[in-house]
Amino acid sequence: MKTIKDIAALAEVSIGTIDRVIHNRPGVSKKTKARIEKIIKEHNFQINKTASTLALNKKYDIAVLFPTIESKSDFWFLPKKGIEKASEEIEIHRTSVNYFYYDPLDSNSFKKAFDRLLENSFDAALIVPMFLNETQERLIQLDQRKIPYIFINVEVQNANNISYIGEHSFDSGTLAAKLMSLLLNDEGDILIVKVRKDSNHHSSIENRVSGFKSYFKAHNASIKMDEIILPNFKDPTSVDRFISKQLINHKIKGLFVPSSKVTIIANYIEKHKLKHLKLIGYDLSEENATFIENETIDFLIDQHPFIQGYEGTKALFNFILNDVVPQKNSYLPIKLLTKENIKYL
Amino acid sequence: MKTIKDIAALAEVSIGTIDRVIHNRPGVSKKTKARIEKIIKEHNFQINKTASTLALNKKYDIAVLFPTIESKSDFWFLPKKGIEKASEEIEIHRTSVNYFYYDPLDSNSFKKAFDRLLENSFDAALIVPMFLNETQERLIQLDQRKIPYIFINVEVQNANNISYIGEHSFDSGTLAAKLMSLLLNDEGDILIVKVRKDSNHHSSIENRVSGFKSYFKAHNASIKMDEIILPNFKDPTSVDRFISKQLINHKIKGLFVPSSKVTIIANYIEKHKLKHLKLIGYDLSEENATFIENETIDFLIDQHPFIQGYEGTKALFNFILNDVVPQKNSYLPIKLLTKENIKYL
DNA sequence: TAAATTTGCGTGTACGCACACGTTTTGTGA
DNA sequence: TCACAAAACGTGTGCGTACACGCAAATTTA
Repeated sequence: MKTIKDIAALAEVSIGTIDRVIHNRPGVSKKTKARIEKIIKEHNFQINKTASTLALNKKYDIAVLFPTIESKSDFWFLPKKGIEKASEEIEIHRTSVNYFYYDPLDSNSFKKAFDRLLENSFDAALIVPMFLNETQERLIQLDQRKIPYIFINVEVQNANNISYIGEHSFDSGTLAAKLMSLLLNDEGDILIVKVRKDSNHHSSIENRVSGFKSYFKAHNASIKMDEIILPNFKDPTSVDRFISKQLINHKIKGLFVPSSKVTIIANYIEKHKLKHLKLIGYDLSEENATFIENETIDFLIDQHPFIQGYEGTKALFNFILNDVVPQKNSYLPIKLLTKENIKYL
Repeated sequence: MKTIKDIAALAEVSIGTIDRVIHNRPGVSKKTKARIEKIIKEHNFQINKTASTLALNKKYDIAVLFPTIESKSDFWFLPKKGIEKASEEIEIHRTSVNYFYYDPLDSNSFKKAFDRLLENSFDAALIVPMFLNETQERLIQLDQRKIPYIFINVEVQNANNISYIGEHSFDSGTLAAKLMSLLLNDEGDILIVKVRKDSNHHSSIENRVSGFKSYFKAHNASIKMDEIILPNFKDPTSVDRFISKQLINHKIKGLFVPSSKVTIIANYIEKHKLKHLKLIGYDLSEENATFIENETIDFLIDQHPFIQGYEGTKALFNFILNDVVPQKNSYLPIKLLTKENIKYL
């Protein structure tokens, strides 16, 4: 591999001139510039990135806007781990990662965290944009400051993010429906259980439900489907009573929970010994894993949480340091978890 | 982040001494060594990898032992792409990748390629060990030369590879069985179609079959299963006649093909308009994709071919350049392809 | 035509580390 | 106490690039 010095010798100029040509800086006559560019092409010279970064000796900062994590079973635990892994890898390249946390249930907390983030100086941002309006208002500042940003897990339409990394919610719902259809062998009613009424934020759950319904609309329009919202999901007794009331309809054979809160339903099923009911939900947690293993939950759809954090961080790093432009929409493949494959994380 | 110079100042010695301590070279008194190590820990100093590699100015070579590729629809096309992607990324770090090709059906060709590889000098090796005995005989040399190596796609037991990246064949067979069981709703016979008699090599196919059978043994021992080997699978007419003979048994409702050659069966089914037959196979190719989309094939199990190549190469790179030790067994998650999710590669 | 600019290019230093080599300090034996 | 070797430590140069600075030649201006 040739170095700048080699090229300089070949072109019979100094390395300074080569440097100017490479970086398109002024101070070189058209003639010599053309000559040098030709030589560069011929020898397909590439600058040594190692030496380059050393000479630049810049330090980079990546700001991360992220939900607080309460325990290991929290959904956000794994994306965080992914960010940390990437963070370790890029640390030796003088790149640091700074977190700004918010309560994922509180839009005010989100706003405050975002504003705190904006007060700082950084070179790129990784964002979980749980609240759409609040996000969009603040993206303007990032755009003005020409700071690149990537969304993970939640998609924002019409934004200038360099990438989105996460699932395609609608289509994951469709797959869930296909599996449910197989499980039920096209007999029995279906109950869709949501955990709280979704505001405009976090509409991926609504997308999952839409995908689920659309499959049956196309393949089996006659099947009956109910959709409920658990009031006060944190109170076990009220949850218990509420679900029991719903299941008075003895035709219900399948349940679809479009979120990680499938745990609640699985607990209910186990307690009341209703294992004949088919259950599909989302996301791997320790609790969910045991339910998969004893087949209380039939399928879990996994969002690749770790990869979201890892790839998001790495993509930003590669963008600011190596000028690698990522794909705009990186929809992760839909991963199915069952008793058989759950061992492989 | 502190530099060697900073540490030297703190310890009131020269950078030379710090350098000796860091690399555990002789020439430093026990006392000062201890003092310096303490300071290094306190300030949790890490050497700047960029400067280090620049100073070392080493070039690295990764040797790849790989099957020849005949067309884009070849299974090995994507793993190769993965290697190439990784190769591009690490090229600017003065690391090159050299291929040694062999015919995946010919053990002699494998031996020759491996021997050619061993004649060269290189720093790490990525190996698709299609032939087990021939591999094991030659690993000794790599071990002696202390060259790290990684297997992809095919696992070798009791070897000193730093990692294996690929599927867990047995368990992928189990998942296939679970899906088949759902598709058939536990009615009808099953036909397992292999494409050639497997010698000891490439036993992942045998593992898939074992996994498949073991599921039914545990869940539905009464189901009937036949296992056939297509003679001369490259001749369409003889294949056609052979399969027709098998399907005289009208109870057969499901077919399992434990390899990418599921295409052959899909073609048959389409030609003879037997779409009611359930079909599960392996690996995504252009042809298979169309069969998934028109639902001739119900499920494909994907081996993450691209990732195998990409991660294998990257892991070697990180091992030799950044001292990152990979997981010994990196079983990739089992990915299911259906009409619904095939868009996301 | 001399002076004032502008253009075109070369030089030197810094980035942080690795390592060969040179210099100083310490310890040992006579 | 001195000589002398071995141990302990310091210095200098190079890795390939970036960039500020400076100088000479070419061009413009008076």
